Amino acid sequence: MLTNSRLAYHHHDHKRCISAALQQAKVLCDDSHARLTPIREAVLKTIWASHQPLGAYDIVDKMTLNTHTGKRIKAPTVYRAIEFLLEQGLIHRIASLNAYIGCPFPGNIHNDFFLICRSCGSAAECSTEQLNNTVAQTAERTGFKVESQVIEISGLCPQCQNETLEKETPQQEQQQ
Amino acid sequence: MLTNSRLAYHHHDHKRCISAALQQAKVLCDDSHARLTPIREAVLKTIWASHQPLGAYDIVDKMTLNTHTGKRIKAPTVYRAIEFLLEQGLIHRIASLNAYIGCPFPGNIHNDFFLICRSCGSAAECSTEQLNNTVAQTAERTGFKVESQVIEISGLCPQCQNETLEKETPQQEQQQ
DNA sequence: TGTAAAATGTTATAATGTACTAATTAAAAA
DNA sequence: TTTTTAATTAGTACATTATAACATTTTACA
Repeated sequence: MLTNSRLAYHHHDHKRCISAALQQAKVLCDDSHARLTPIREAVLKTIWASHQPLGAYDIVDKMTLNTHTGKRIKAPTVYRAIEFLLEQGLIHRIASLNAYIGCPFPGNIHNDFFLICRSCGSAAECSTEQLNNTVAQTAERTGFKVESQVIEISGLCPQCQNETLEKETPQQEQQQ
Repeated sequence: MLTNSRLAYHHHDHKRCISAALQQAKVLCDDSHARLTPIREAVLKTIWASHQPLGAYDIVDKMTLNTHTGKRIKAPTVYRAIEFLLEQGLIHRIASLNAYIGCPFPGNIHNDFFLICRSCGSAAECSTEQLNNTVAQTAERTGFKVESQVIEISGLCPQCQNETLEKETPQQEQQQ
């Protein structure tokens, strides 16, 4: 199974995620003669600031803060960058949250799904042949021809399950 | 597999869908001591007017037309009815479309998914143990605890596949 | 360098959804 | 039945998400 679930929910050196994402983005855009302009790169960076899907207006706000000039980056600019990044497969849209998240496997053709933790808000991307096959087979049984899929699972990530447990039985040590 | 895909995409006596849905709704609400008020019933009826997911403001418009008085039913009223119907499991929300559709199997506990035709706009609801199991198993492999799932498949329904075929090779008879 | 295409800036507005308060209606208690 | 309480609906305003339209700037490249 292709997934970033380990990273998504656990403490880690997130700078590496960001720099890896930017590096991959540059390579991919270079290959496809797509222009990763400063604004598009800044939006990608902002989205990759965490593993939590980010709303478009959250991106607007964070980017405005980051321009020391205080100059306001407007919604249409951000939406245009989002459109570009979606087209390039560098980010995904989480329909159930109206939010956007960085793709950890850009360039791979993958029908993906998301595991979204309702407690910490982090989302991991996964892709398995098995699930994709099951989806395709199930749809085919009704004669339906699949073109795209939105699969967004909500629940508790491993970390937050531990923390919930910890709260319920506080005398117990947290188990790694 | 539990599904209404036959009905959803094919010509049929849709009045029966509507009356069946209303009948089921009345029984279920009666059982659970929930009040299916005239407004809630009217919203449910409006949603069940087709097998295509309907936006909240489409519902507002259609309902305003239906009150011969021309009195405008306002968005909050419709949203409150939608909230009620969602709670009772009588309708579902399609996140990828910001739209609402009637549930053909209310009362059954089912993790469902939707097959949404991008051509005719109709959506069928399905539920299979196999897909639910695959989802649960796949999530569990990462330690994730599933609580709810949004699965919305987009593509071409059987009818629209035929019609596309027909257009491409118009000399050929349509095959049932 | 000049020119067309692409990208960004700017304003306004569409589309979806909710908070809050008042008025009304239904249900339960007296 | 009348009173009281709770649930529902009405109405206004507003929050959030997204896009249309047009002006300006930047980039690619002939």
